[in-house]
Amino acid sequence: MTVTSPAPATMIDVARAAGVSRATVSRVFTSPSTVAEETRTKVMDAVARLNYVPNSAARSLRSGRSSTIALLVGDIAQPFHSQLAKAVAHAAEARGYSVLLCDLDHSITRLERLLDSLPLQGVDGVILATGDNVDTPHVRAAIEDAEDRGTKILLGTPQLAGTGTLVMTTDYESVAYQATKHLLDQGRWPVALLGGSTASVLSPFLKSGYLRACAEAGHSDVILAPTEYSTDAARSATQELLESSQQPEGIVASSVSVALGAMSALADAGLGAPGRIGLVACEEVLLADQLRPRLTTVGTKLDLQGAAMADALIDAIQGTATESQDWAPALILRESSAG
Amino acid sequence: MTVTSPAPATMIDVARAAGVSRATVSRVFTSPSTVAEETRTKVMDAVARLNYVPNSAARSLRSGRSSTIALLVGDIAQPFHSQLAKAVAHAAEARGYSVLLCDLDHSITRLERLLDSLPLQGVDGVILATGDNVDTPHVRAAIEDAEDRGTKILLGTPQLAGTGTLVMTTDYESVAYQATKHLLDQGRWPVALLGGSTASVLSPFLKSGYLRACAEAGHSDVILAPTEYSTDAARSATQELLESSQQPEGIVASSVSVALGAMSALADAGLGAPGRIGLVACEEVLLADQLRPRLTTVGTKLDLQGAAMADALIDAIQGTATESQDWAPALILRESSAG
DNA sequence: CTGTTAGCGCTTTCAC
DNA sequence: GTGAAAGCGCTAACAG
Repeated sequence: MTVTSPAPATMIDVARAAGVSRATVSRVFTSPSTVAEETRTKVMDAVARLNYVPNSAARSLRSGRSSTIALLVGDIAQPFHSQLAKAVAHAAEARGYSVLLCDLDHSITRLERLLDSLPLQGVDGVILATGDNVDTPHVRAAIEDAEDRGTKILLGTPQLAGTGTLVMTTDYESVAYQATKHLLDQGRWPVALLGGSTASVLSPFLKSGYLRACAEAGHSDVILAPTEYSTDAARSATQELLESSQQPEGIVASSVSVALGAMSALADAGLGAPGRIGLVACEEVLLADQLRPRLTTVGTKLDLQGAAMADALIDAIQGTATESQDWAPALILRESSAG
Repeated sequence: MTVTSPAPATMIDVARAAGVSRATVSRVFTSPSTVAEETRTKVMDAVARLNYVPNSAARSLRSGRSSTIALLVGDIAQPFHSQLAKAVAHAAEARGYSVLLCDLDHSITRLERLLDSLPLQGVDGVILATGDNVDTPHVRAAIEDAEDRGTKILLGTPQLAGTGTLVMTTDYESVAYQATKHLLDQGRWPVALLGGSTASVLSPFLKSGYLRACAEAGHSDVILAPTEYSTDAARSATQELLESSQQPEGIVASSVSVALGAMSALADAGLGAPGRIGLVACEEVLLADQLRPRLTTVGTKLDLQGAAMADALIDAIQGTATESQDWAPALILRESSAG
């Protein structure tokens, strides 16, 4: 049976128990190396005995830092974002930081609200990861404001850059170029670009990479099939493509959702098996390897990218510099584009 | 060009600008109704003018509450967990709470570390959502410890219950029962249960639901095909099933990952089209509707469940009571088990 | 290497 | 309905 839970031990309790001053206890936690081995042990013992754990609110208030970053994602329910979140969370944890999860749900209004509201002041840094176009005056102002307050901001897309923000973005032009070239190199033609809406800041890059690859191969009669980034829209668009006069031999899907739509349409048309029509998605997620046919992709390794983002942000916060592994986008060949 | 960023306004600045005391400013934020309309307006004006935003660290230190909860998930890269996280984040936000994301990555060690470390003291509550068996003495102790400190804990699975923890768990026995019965009602037999490992605390419930449905239908020659919860393992297991003497006419997949493996194997065997072998997954995620064939599932509406969890936890923290919508698991009929 | 001394910015009785 | 005062638990100079 539970009894009066003893009020959690504070630093003063530990100091008393260890026969030292509060300052020393504090040092044991903030810069252990400046404390004599012996003293440190005494303190650690007391800490363990009293089950002491430093109060983070007090610590933040005093130090002005919270060891917390906010991760704003376009849609955490999407595999791309959840895998990125995972990597960010792990990297942050490794450096002693916590991650506040904020889901934008593709809404600018939500972003504006979040940016204005509480989180920002209790957070040392922010990662903004969304492909949606969210460049509004309100957002820009909020970001500058946050930076004036000393909050570091890392942008995951080319938009909104300028101020003092850090930017770490994938080269989507190259992604689409690689994807398209891969199909062209197999001798496939026509190859269509599926997906791409004005709501996305990435679409123009994908389009231009696609066009560059086509141009290099000497093809001018390109097929652009813009659609929302939804599976259903992509399915319909693919159906139309298949029924049109220019039967494609290859499809570059802007995202995995879009690729799923294409796969459905292909399956419905009895073209599900790989070989006949090559399919590549411009995004690498775990799911790609769980489908049948397994989906060829061009994309970044999200665990590396997420870690790089977290590290870069934390470096900016701490004024440190960490090496990050290369996470440039690359082709991952699977069944959906098998020769 | 940016100049010396003025130190962020504090409550004292606002008080001065509005010609009131700090206490009044504080009240405007914590219990607006106790402040005269007129005074409140004056204060709000000053707040807007000075761009004031309360310092959360100071507030937490003084009040003892942080308006933050931690969400511990087995694997945020999994659609189930990321959809749940999304719902939790939204519901929490609606009630003025922030969500700290902690990914367990299926590791007990990580859980133990997280439970011990920093987060816990800066957090008003914790949601533990993992199907992995994480019942160790260390974990139990850490949970009790956290509760002694006043942190509310909500468990998403039957494990670890006991103490003062809240428990909000899905009835997986019923899930598997419904899934199995659905296939049996179509006259299919044999129906196999695919997936189920000892690492999961849910497996036994699924198994027992499956067995109950079989028993009710008078079948005793059940087919249990336990495998890890991985797509590859499920694919192999399904292949074996198809090659065995007891060719199944239906498969109950323990999870969507497992179902993906089954779908691959079926596709490879030329049985991809629905009709021949019915497939149902014991988990409802968005992905189910993006596949071909669309995947029939039995599961909870994750947005409702996540909201219910967040609300229940926050209710426990605040001593309030909120209505939550019903999120009992139900069959969602799609193509993969089409008659 | 360790102790002393000031607060960080806010909430919260308690009076008025 | 509003103000005055007293810290919450910790860190960061500054001495010694």
